[in-house]
Formats: sequence, structure tokens, C-alpha cells
Amino acid sequence: MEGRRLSRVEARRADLRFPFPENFAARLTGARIERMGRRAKYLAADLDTGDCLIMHLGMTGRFTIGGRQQGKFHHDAGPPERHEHVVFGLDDGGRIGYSDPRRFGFMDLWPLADIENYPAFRAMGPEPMSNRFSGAWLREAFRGRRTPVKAALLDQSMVAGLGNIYVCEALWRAGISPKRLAGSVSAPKAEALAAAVREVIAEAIEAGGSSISDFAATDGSLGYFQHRFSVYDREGEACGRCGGGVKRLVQSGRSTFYCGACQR
DNA sequence: GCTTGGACCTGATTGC
DNA sequence: TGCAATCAGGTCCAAG
Repeated sequence: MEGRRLSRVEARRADLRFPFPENFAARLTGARIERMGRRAKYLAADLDTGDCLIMHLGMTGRFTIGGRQQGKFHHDAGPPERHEHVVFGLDDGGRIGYSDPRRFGFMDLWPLADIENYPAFRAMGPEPMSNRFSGAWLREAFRGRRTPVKAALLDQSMVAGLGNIYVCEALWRAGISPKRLAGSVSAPKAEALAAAVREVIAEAIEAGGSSISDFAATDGSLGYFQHRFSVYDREGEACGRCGGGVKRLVQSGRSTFYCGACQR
């Protein structure tokens, strides 16, 4: 989409998780996408109109590239998706469809000049792959926190962009119990955790993401990282490190998978 | 101020 | 076979 102009924008319903901003399609039609970026799990398209188009996939959102572009994309659009809610037509003939059965995703517009004050970005912690993120940062962010470290890592103000799967995997790699209170994570363990977070993210990206049921790349291809999960969705299986049993528990409403023997 | 749990919504899976 | 209950990758907000 970068460098292309939106020749047609179609919002097929009034809302996703939230209502679309006023005049959503009209404000986008004709705009040129100067740059595509990302902050945590939010996609950000900088437009030449002065707005930033912010997009979040929620849990089941998916972008599919179709149409006939003069450039490199020639994917078959495939059968029409039942839950395709937004369609972007590009000036080179490309077609970007957004489908989202559960509608936990959303799209928003915000002035580009003020993007740092976008509510979701304001209190957001560092990107895990950035220099700002480290064991020392984690230890400082965890200081005094009486919430389990599992919940703390899901808090986007501590680290940006980690979800349930990768938090479970990173805690296993670092040998830290998800039940441990965040404030009690030692300095060496915080270092190990920061390193594990980076590893998990890097490997998952390398593997093309995790396709459990909904995730697919824009050409429809699936990720492979789910085959490398050490604990996630492996309740009852043997821990690959110590042979102990992988357990499941529910923390703040989310499933946590961990090894009860070697995660302390 | 911090923490937890419910709400949002649909579809797949499981168990009776 | 059919139905109900449960669960799912995220985030926000009210209540405690």
C-alpha cells in the first residue's frame, strides 16, 4: 500500500469494535499512503492528507491482498469473505480487503502531527526489539508491582506488543513462573526474561507468525511458529526442558501455559 | 493508584 | 444429529 493512492474505500458497516470515525471513507478516498508503519500491534498508515490511518486486527482481523497490481502482487482474491468489512481499492488496481469475524479489530483516524498523543500510544512501553527495552527496564517497570508477572507482561505499558502466546513462551524460556509477582523478579531473571522476549519475537517473525486458526499472511499463507510452541496449548504434554508436565491455569481471564517443575 | 473481571462478537470444538 | 457450554490470539472500562 505504501506509495499508492486509495482510489476507493468501502466500509460495509458502521463499526468494528468501535464506530468508524466520521466520514471515514470520504476522508480516505484519494489519499496517498506515504508510509506504512507499526507501533506494537497497531498498523499505522501515514497519509498525505495529514491524517494517520490506525488499524488493529484484534484477534481475528485479517488483511488479504487481491486484484491485479502492476507491481508484485498478483494473488488470487479467492472466494468472497463472509466477514469482509472494509475494502481499499488502490490506484494501481490492487485490492486490500479487511475481514474480521469477531470484530475485535478497529480502524481510526488521528492527526499525524499529534500521533504521539493517540490514546493507545501515549502510555505505551518500549518495543521489545528496541534499545529502550532491556532487563533493567523490565525490573524498573515491575518494581513494587503485586500483579503476577504474566499479567504484567501483557500490560502494554510495560512492553509494547506482546500477546498471550508470546508471553507464555518467553516466561518458559526464562524459567520464570507466570504466578511469580512481577515485583519479585530478580535482576538476573529480568535480564533472562528480556532476552527470552526478544528471542521469541524474532523466531516467530522468522517463522511467519503463529497460525492457530485465523492468522494468515496477506497472500493467505500460514505461519509456522505454532509448531515450535514449548508450552502454549500443550497442556498435559512433557516439558521439553525437564520432562515435567505442562500445566494450564487462568490468570485475569486468560489461559496461561507453563511447566510447574522448572519455571520458578 | 493498582488490580481484577466482565464485556465486546462470532465460530469452532467438545460433551451430553 | 442436535443442542448447549466452553474456549479463542486483544483491549477497554467499571468495580473492588
